[in-house]
Amino acid sequence: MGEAANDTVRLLWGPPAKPTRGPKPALSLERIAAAGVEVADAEGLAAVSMQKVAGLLDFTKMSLYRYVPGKAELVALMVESAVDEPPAPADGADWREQLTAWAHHLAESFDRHPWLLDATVGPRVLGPRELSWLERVVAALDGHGLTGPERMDAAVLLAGHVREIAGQSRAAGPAGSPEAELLAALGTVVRQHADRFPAVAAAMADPNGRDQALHFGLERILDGLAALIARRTRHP
Amino acid sequence: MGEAANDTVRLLWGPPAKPTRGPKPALSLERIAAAGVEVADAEGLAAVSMQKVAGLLDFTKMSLYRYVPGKAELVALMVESAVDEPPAPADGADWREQLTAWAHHLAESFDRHPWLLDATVGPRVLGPRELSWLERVVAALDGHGLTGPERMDAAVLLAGHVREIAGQSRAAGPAGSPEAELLAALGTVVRQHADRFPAVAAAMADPNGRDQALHFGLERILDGLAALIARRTRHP
DNA sequence: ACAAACAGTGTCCGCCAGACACAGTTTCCA
DNA sequence: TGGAAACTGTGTCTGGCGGACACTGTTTGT
Repeated sequence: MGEAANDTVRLLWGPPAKPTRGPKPALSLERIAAAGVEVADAEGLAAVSMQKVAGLLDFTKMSLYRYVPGKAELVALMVESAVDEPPAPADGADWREQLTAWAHHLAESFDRHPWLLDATVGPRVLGPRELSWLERVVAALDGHGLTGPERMDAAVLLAGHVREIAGQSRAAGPAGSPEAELLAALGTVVRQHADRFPAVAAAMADPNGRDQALHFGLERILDGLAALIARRTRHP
Repeated sequence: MGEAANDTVRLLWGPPAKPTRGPKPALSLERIAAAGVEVADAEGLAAVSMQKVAGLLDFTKMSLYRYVPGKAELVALMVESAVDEPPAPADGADWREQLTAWAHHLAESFDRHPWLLDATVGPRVLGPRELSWLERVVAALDGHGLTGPERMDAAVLLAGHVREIAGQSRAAGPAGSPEAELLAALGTVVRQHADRFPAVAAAMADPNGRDQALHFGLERILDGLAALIARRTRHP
């Protein structure tokens, strides 16, 4: 079994190891994760280094290694610390209303902590909080004729859309930011080469807000799911 | 105007600068990008450093800076070099067939160069090849009653889904790989905590293949788009 | 009392991106 | 024809990164 995977699982899921001898630890996983989140919120995930996190706590960077095996595990803890509990399903809400609320709450999480986009790419072990988000979606789709894999695929589809839109929205950025300049540069390029990209140039004429884009894709996905559910419940 | 944005635009779109004096350059942007792609294909994007790329070409790392302002621009060139031309729309194919083929071709690109997932996150300037992929989708949706922003949103929705599935598929990895261990560890965790995550545990009982997941989300999205198009063309 | 276990630190290594000064080469122009 | 200018590739240096390791001091069970 892989060591890294085991370490991460123990940190995220395992019991808070209880040694007895030696001095009491002055730090805790919670404080370390919170400090990491603070750095990432302020300067982005790339700015999170052992030095900076330790400095924020008035410790040396090597002391952090007494609590965390490496930076990857620190980031995993930061994610679990930054992610909220998923919203409780409203009373009497059907699956569509539940998924809509879920998607908007998830989008707000990404909005509060944009670095979550960078921290949650690639293969990794999900923590309890993250997994409970997944649980909500799958549970909301229970009992509508979808198979297990289909429910998981639907959850991935939904989460993926929110992720993508969050990335787009981050790309816009505040006015005057480097992100906004990139977007402006891209617009200029498209306009200059409008002959080669007529459809994009035409479609980009009046840009869309983030909320519009999130809403548009969400409605398409939910319409598609509704069509499948209708077929399945008609022919059970 | 931002310097970085300008540099990238010039490299990706600008004319191949034509100086006259001094020694002829021994390298070219094409060779450098190709070397970078070679490293990324073999060891991932994280392994791409100026040292390694230059070493592969038997040059020192500093010589690369004569061609490329920095690593970010090198990665942008690598992306443009690795991305294929988008598939030509088949004769007589309707929008749904065109988008289906497009999505599968895009998925194959991500499959050939998994590091494209890491290289195409966040705000950045698109190159000509990448933009022509976008062009295909938007053009395929022309003339079906969708507004410009809606066509762009649909393209983002589609591309986002393919991206997400590509990430999932990479997370699976070959048997025995660290990625597979992570996935196995996650499965173990879910099974151990099945009481807290009953829906996920049940849905994960028999896992789904990547092709299934790609197909599932794609059909949902296309069904959703079809519903919108039907509404728009009925009430024009 | 003493040894084991543990916490925090300082030092070291290798790797990274990039700034800068330098030597060698080519070309334009006076 | 002889600079001078422009350009290429290189060596050196800095600051930062993740992490290994040895060390000191502290706490606790035997």
